[in-house]
Amino acid sequence: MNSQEENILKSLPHKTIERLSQYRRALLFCFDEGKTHIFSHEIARILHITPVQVRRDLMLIGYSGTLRKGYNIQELIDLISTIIDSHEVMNVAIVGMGDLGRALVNYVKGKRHKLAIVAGFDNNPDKIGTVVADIPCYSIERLSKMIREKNIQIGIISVPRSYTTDIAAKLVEAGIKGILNFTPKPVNVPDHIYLEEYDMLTSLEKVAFYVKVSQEKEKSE
Amino acid sequence: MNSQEENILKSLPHKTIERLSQYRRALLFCFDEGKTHIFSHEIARILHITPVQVRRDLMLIGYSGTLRKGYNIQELIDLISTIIDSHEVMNVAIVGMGDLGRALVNYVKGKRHKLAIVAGFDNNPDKIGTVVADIPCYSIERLSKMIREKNIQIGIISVPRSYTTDIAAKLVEAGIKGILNFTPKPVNVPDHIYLEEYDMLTSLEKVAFYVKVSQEKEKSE
DNA sequence: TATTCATTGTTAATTAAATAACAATACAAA
DNA sequence: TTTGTATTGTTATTTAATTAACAATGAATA
Ligand SMILES: NC(=O)c1ccc[n+]([C@@H]2O[C@H](COP(=O)([O-])OP(=O)(O)OC[C@H]3O[C@@H](n4cnc5c(N)ncnc54)[C@H](O)[C@@H]3O)[C@@H](O)[C@H]2O)c1
Ligand SMILES: NC(=O)c1ccc[n+]([C@@H]2O[C@H](COP(=O)([O-])OP(=O)(O)OC[C@H]3O[C@@H](n4cnc5c(N)ncnc54)[C@H](O)[C@@H]3O)[C@@H](O)[C@H]2O)c1
Repeated sequence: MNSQEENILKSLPHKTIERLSQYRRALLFCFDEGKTHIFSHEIARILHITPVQVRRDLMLIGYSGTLRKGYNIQELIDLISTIIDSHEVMNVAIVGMGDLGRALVNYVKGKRHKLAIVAGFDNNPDKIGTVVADIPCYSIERLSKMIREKNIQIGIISVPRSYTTDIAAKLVEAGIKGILNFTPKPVNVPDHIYLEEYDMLTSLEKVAFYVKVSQEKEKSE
Repeated sequence: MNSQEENILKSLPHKTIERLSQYRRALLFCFDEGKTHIFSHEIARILHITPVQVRRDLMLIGYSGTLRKGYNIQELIDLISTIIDSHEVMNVAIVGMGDLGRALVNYVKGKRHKLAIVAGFDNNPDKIGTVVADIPCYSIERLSKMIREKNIQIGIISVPRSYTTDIAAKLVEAGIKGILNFTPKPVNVPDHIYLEEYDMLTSLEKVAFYVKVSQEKEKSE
């Protein structure tokens, strides 16, 4: 990849990156259903956004459709993949193989060529040695060694809240490059590590808030 | 609630609503640790945002701290609660009691006074009749009836992808007011229903993308 | 062949969100 | 008492994201 292409990548808005992932997911399903082409307004409708937004994003990544047929699904999937996927497979570990850990492993399994969960870690002897969706679960003791051996670059944290800080520190120490934290305890990591946190309670409370507001509006009308 | 207060609620930026949920979560933990007051820069540090952002959000909801002690944690928790929580308890149902469903039920249980998951639904006879974190799992057949009976206003979807559309339709038909969809299949709902969708693959792909970009930067240096 | 039409691609404008700037304050220390 | 300092609260500015506007296109149709 030359430095011009690199600059395109770095200049893409964060929100566009998120949508590219969503576009690809939607396109893959359309492709499976036998569709070959798709219009911007069709993509927009699936994802609850505007057609202009779709076209603008595709403009940013330099993709052109055809005037009467729209976008070639296969081509667009491939282009998005060259942009958001890494060149080599990116290996992922998940720490905490409880309910959430299992859900994630099962969900991600086989979905993406360039993204592979290759190891789970837990401290519960009942979990250690088990296999979920072909992914072996190792003792947390082996975390650092395995991360280096298997060239794991991303760590997902799904342990109980009280262990979050400790696990994050272990991942950082082991040389991880990115962390996805699903526990309700925010973590602090050095700047060179990309961190993403998500808590479903915030989503749920957001839904509850807007439901409440719309109800109060109704009442007052 | 008078219409002036109502207008404040409606004018709050969406991002502020999300952060209010995060502030409260962080504040609750600080409170549990015995802290009584907190500065804007402390909140900011926990949540990886700027102190100005925190102060601005608190200004929007009309809360004032004191100059030398910062914000009273208890007071702030209470104020945020009056803003984002509903007056009466808001009841929630979760459809699909698999790994993800269980993780969510366990996580939400007892966390919020005004938000209660009161029912799970599934179509698997092995799941029907079971109880997870005190929440009974009912047959999907009874969805509509139970939603009305128990005054359930929010539905969480965590069934396999192929059933998403069907479940969403059932929830809408039963008169649900808000939907939180965790499946990778986006749903369409009428305008008066508040919809929130989240897919962890997008978060993971985002992490992978920024890890890739930072690696390419390193290489080219 | 000329016209209509739906669609794309792109620039311009708008809106939303975040940040900077700074006055006001109140306490601590000199 | 005065000065210095850390912090809040708020307005102004900047940046990011979205939406609007519209020319260009090219296939379908008259
Ligand atoms: N972000 C979200 O949307 C969301 C949703 C649900 C749950 N959660 C959070 O995710 C986490 C996991 O939830 P869950 O329902 O899977 O819990 P769980 O108890 O089912 O699983 C936790 C797992 O972590 C393991 N573990 C505990 N300490 C460990 C350690 N020191 N090292 C390695 N493994 C350890 C346990 O043995 C267990 O297998 C919790 O923090 C929970 O609050 C987040
Ligand atoms: N958004 C995310 O972050 C995320 C993460 C993991 C999984 N997922 C998705 O969440 C969903 C659930 O994942 P999981 O790992 O819990 O799967 P799972 O198979 O463990 O659970 C699905 C449950 O739904 C039940 N079910 C199936 N059809 C049903 C129907 N018609 N009515 C009611 N119940 C029905 C099944 O019996 C099962 O109990 C899947 O769509 C998965 O792709 C999302």
